[in-house]
Amino acid sequence: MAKQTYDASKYPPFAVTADLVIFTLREGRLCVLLIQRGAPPFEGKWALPGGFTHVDEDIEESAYRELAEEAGVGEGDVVLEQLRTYGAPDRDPRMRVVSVAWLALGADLPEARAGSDAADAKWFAVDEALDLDLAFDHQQILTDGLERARSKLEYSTVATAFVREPFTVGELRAVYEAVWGTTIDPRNFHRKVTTAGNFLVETGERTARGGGRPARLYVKGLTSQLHPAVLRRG
Amino acid sequence: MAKQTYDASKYPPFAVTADLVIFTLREGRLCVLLIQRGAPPFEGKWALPGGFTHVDEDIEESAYRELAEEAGVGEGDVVLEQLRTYGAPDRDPRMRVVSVAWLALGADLPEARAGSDAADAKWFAVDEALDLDLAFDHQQILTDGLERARSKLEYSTVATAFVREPFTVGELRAVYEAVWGTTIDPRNFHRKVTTAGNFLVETGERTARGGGRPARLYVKGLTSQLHPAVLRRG
DNA sequence: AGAATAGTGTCTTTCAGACATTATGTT
DNA sequence: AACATAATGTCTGAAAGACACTATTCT
Repeated sequence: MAKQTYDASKYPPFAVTADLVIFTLREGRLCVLLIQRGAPPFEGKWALPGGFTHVDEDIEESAYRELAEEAGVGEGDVVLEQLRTYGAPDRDPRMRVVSVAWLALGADLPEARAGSDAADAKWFAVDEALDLDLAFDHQQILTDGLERARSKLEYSTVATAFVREPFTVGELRAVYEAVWGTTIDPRNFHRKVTTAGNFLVETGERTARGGGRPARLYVKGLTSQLHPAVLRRG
Repeated sequence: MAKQTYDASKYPPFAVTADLVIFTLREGRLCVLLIQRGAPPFEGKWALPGGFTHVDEDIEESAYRELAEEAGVGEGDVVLEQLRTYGAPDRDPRMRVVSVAWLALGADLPEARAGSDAADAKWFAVDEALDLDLAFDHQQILTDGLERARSKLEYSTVATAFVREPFTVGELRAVYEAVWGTTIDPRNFHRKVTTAGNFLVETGERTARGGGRPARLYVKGLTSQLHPAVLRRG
């Protein structure tokens, strides 16, 4: 077949989708955006937001487009990273679909509103979402996204994606506690994040949100790698 | 469009490929398998092995199939993990192709032989491969695969995928040195890997390959997570 | 004997976890 | 004054890097 004219019809057709695991903090809890399907398959079930990638569109571009369409979230509002691709032959009963899943992390994202194909859209606390019977293989994708987010907090500075600048060390700690589902010693945490290289930059300002002594305010530092890491376990 | 019969033709057709970054050690150097393209596009250029995913095939299954077809490597011979998906609209001049890239790590893999569409197939030392002008976006994929392999050595026990059992601590250290492109203090390395939880299991045997005191032989332990990690940088 | 590699031990520094104490605001 | 949260400090143990030294083979 070498040197022969290329025949695209010989190659099997797939549809490609972008599915989104969008995490944000709402009232101190880690939440994920789910949409209720308004059409078959899985009509009425909750699912991750997402949709078909257009044929002339970069896969990352399609993720940002779905983010805007289904969550009302712009590029500057989140940190987006590719999670993994899911491609079991029977994962969508309609046809052969390969889904590129993305992880999006944002601070205080807007209230959900149902988009085009959705009957409803809602932020769920992640523990509740994991108990739902989600459409397609979205349970697996959500689980993978949660684990990715949890481990990224250890070795990277993405935790700052969950808070608005400027922020306090206490607010940052609340991020770690919500994502990991643990409590953290405030004193050791304070020491670790303020001594880690280029994680936080002091603004010089202070604030008193809530009762106690006013906290220093910080903005994100330059690094995306966290050194030393802030580890979960022992 | 809800409740209406589903029309697959409305969704854009993509081809999906599995591209492979296959690493092994040959003569103490980290090597990657490349094939020389025997047909357009990029005819004559070196590329990562790979091929089209069949429409009835799981994407992971297609990676294993390409591994067998293009490298003569069976499922048991390598550790395979999904790397990332590449989907720029113009990455393949023939048509819209989304490539799911995989990282495969194996011990002492067989000499390469040209497969169906390939003019040639060869193991390249990774530093040489990075200097070639590879087809498609394979330069990027190779770079990403190398970085993934390097960082996985820190936090997981996959280094053992590069050696045959039973192996010595010295052989394992050679893996780290080859993949990281650094030298490591043999004494500190020995202490770290032998005290890390469930990384290595002593067989009780010893061997003397080459001059020097005979080394203890080990097999892989049960863990895939390495604790504490074996870090690259200070 | 000498070379080569394996394996143990020691010292110092860094960092993690536990927890006391002081600082500074609000009610 | 009581309370709450911020920030600093202290102690202990784990682990890293540097490197001396011993062990056991081959040539």
